[in-house]
Amino acid sequence: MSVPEVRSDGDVAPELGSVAPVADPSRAARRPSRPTIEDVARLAGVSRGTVSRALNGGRNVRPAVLESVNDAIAALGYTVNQAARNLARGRTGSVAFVISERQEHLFEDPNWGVFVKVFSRELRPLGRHLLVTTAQDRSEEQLLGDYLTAGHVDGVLLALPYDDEPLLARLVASQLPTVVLGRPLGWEAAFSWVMIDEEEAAFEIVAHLVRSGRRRTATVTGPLDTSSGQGRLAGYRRALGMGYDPVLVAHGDWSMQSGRLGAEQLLERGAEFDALFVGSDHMAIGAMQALREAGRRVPADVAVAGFDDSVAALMADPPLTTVRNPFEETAVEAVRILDDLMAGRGSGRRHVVLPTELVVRAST
Amino acid sequence: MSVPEVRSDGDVAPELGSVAPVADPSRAARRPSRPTIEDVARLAGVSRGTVSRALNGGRNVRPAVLESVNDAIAALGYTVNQAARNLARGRTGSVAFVISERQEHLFEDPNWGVFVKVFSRELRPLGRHLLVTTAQDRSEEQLLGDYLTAGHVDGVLLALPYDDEPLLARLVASQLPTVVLGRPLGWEAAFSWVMIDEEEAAFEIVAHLVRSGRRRTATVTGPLDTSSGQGRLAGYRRALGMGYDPVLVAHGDWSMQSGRLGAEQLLERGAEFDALFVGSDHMAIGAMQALREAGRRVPADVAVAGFDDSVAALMADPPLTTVRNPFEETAVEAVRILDDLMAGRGSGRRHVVLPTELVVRAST
DNA sequence: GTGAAAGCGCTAACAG
DNA sequence: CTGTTAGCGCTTTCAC
Repeated sequence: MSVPEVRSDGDVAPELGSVAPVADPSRAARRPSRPTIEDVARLAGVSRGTVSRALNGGRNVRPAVLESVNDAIAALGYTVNQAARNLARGRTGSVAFVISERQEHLFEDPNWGVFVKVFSRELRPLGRHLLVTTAQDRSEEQLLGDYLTAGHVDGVLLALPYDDEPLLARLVASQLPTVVLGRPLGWEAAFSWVMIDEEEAAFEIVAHLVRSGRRRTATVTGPLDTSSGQGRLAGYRRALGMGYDPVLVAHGDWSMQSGRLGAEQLLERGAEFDALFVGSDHMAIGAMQALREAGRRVPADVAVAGFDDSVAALMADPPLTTVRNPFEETAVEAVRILDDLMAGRGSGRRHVVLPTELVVRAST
Repeated sequence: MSVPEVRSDGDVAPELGSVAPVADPSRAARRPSRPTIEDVARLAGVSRGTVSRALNGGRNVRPAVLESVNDAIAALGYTVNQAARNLARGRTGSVAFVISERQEHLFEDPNWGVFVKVFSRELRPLGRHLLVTTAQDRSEEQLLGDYLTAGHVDGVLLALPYDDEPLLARLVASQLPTVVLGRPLGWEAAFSWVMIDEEEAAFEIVAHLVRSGRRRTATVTGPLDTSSGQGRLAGYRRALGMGYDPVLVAHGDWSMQSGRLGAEQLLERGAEFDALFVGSDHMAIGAMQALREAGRRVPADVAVAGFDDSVAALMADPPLTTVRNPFEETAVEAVRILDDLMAGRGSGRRHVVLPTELVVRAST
């Protein structure tokens, strides 16, 4: 195949007419200085203040003046300097979506995409922009904490797949408006959050397995340092009651791979089961692969149920029975709360529990 | 299941001792004003300049003084105001990763996670932070352009699954340091970029199919308004030479779902084939599902090959034969180039073509 | 409606 | 090593 090929084309002229002069070589790091509001004012023959007003909705500016200002802006290719605006306004217009998922599996779960999509959509009419930030280990988390508390953003939407004490502590100390997606274990009173009743939802789906005649239901849980992982396991236990047997329990970390490993473990330890409740659709797909490789048919030999009703559930073969996790509603609600928080509306933390729904498909 | 439940807990005291006073209710939107460098200076009994130096590496500050400044910082819970720092420094320390993928499939492809991971890792020692930004439609793209050119970031890493003229034009006009991942069709000379030889790689894998005895190889391409989609189709054509037959060609949009649809189309139109080259691993998984549902065995009846060697390739059943797309190397190289650009080092645009590698697995 | 002027909080010369 | 002093570019009273 092709050999690595590196070349430099020298100073090719940009294809668009670029107004700005070549940067002063002595301080090449600095962009050729952009036009400022002052330049616009001069060209339009008005004052700085007027340009600023024109920039911000044009209230109290005569239409004719507004137009000449806009002309000057276009002529100069002016864009506001955000740093200056932020400093003057005391806010940034940005909101961070914090994903503190671990290294190996970042973004593997397609649900993140849903959140990003809905957040962007909901934030836009509010005049705010979404930034996605990640912390893949402790040191990045430290950096991320610095970033957030340094005033880069006006608010935080926090996805918390794992417990994350230090970040939570910094967030409450900084008084940055924050909404947690899911239950912040041990910090319930300190934050606003939007969650589902994980325990009840898991109970329902395992009950469905039992009702449909399965005798022994195993499970691959999510990580137990997560409220979701814990809650779903609790629901499983409650549904099985006296029938609960530790030999039927394996643990995963939400990744597809870990779902596969969990199912393999169950098989290897000789656990007998005709149903399997997996803590997430994503893990369930991995688990189904392991079952298939071991010669178990789904659902004939083993019924498999997932959790989340993510896009993955439909792509599974056979399609997964699962619990609908209302991601979209969660995201919408979270933005609404965050907006109130940032605006100083309402008082105190807000807590929302959204309903879930059993979705029965061919895998059970 | 649980009924939606919304409650407000009133003003619960934060769990951490919070120093800041309650915000002035008349302008509740404003955070309780944070301590400034001035406050720190006063408490530490030094000047603002000294505090600033202490903040920025502590060069030219006596250890004793440095310590007392740090004490004051801790006592006050001071954190720098980024807006002020950015304004004074003329830079932000942030780099944007721009993903201009379309609505429905955002993040569905796990490869994005790889890029985010490697970018973060590579940027950190450079003292820069990664922001992930998305544009899911034209209007968001407009907003994103505003965001980027407003000086929120010092540089841009641009993933360009689709052609995106307006954004590209604004980027070159703004002279923002930018590195494109993949080939920016029609803008090759205006940007620095890191890519692979898509055409050659596709040629190799289709050649492999042919060499292994397959008589008729069909394809599901990526979107043809993409350099990758085009290039991979071109490689397919070249490998088939005179054997190229339009009836064997269907089109997808990189999504798993579209891979499934593409294969279904081929089947429905009665195309006969014993091999299928799919434009990405992700689509290939969808295509394999369609084949299986139609009763075709993989690889017995149809050999299936993907492209990218993404994590999905190994999770497929059977594991996919594919082409290794050097995502990690691409990301590392892109950051290296961007860093040079932002620092004003080197001259002109930089172009890198990375090698690929055929990966043969059980699907062919 | 519009101009003038006072900051927003920090960095980076520049003296000493 | 440290204090002083200009700004960085924009918003926002406050007069007019």
